[in-house]
Amino acid sequence: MKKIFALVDCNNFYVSCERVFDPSLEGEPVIVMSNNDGCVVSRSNEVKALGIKMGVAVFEIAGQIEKHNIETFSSNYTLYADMSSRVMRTLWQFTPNMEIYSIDEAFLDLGGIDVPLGEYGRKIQETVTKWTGIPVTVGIGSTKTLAKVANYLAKRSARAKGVLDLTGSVHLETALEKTPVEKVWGIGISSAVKLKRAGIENALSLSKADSNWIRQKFGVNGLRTVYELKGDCCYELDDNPPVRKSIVVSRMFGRDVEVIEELKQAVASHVSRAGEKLRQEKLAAEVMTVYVMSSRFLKKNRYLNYYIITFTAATDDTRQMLGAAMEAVEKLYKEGVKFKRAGVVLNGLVPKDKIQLGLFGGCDKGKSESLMKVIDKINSRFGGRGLRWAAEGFEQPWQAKQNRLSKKYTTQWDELPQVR
DNA sequence: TCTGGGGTCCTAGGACCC
DNA sequence: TCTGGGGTCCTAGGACCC
Repeated sequence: MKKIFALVDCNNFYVSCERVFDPSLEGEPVIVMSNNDGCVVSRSNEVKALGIKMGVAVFEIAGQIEKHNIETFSSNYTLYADMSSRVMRTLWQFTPNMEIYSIDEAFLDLGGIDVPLGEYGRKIQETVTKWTGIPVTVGIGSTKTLAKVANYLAKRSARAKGVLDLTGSVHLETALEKTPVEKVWGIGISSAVKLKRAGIENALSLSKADSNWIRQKFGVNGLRTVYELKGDCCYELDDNPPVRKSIVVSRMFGRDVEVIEELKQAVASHVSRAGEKLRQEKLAAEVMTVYVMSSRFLKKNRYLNYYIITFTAATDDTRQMLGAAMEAVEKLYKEGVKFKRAGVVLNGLVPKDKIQLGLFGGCDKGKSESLMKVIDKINSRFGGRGLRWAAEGFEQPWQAKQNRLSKKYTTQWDELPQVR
């Protein structure tokens, strides 16, 4: 049977989430900022029309924000994650096989659907918007890469109104021709530069490029992209994503950190968060890397240092990770450095129930487990950081900026939206 | 003054071995 | 006049994604 993929993508997802709970933002220019209120990570169409690019620093567009009265929001990840799961739950109505590809995108297997695909796509679009308030675009193609192309064009075509089916379409070549090569899934900035230098400007000419040359210049993934554009499926729907390989918690500081006590607090709170994620997914880590760095924009005296800890047995015990991390900071700290970021990476992740016991220790396993369980339960019940480790500090003056944070409308009893 | 966070995979090159 | 070759494993860095 011929394969059919739909890519459903939420429009301006973070901005759309904010609009659901504040409809007065409809039609107004809105941006959502990254952590530390640093960069633009989501823009409404009105903001895109002003020529404000994805990822620019907020301070660089301060003038435009003022001039055009742009509403700004800090990232409210709790809200977005909850809205995402509502969207995904809705999408499950339309297919037995779905791959949740990111917080705002999913690939749906539409093989075997016996109504016209365009109509079906429209139905998906209308239902998601009606049930969740989030507007979405649906692109349909015979490979994932072509579904992406369809989605890209559906967003830009007035006639498509957010739904485009390219399967068996006589317009496929025209569609590929209208797609700039840098918009093709898998072609990033550096490949795009190389391709254009070779005269390949759009998806159509990429699909006709010489395989040997592509393989040599862009590796196996480049070749797969070309095949996919031709309609040869290289990427299957992955509806059972593999267990992840790493957990990263890293943040910039709201201001420079120069004393070791504050650096330790920041690392401790990252470790604490990483431990929560670990236990949430029923994993344990064999290796932990702690790193600290100055601003990466410094011209000189840039500083980056990391320290790798290998545990004698995989662990999910925050206390054990904290102890090791605090020693690491002692080794990484350097007087006179203006630290701007710290991070914790967990690797060697194994399912919790398959931990290889170390030769030493491990005798209070039961105690550790119940302690972690209680802490996680209290924190999830009261929405966040009700219980903190002493090492995380109390004032936390280094915390990232979040000056424009909206409420946790859907996950926090005392922040529910009110109807008057 | 101010510049995100969290992932995956591939490749090239060095170390080492026979 | 002369330089081996090929395999494996590891790691750092690059590229890409959202």
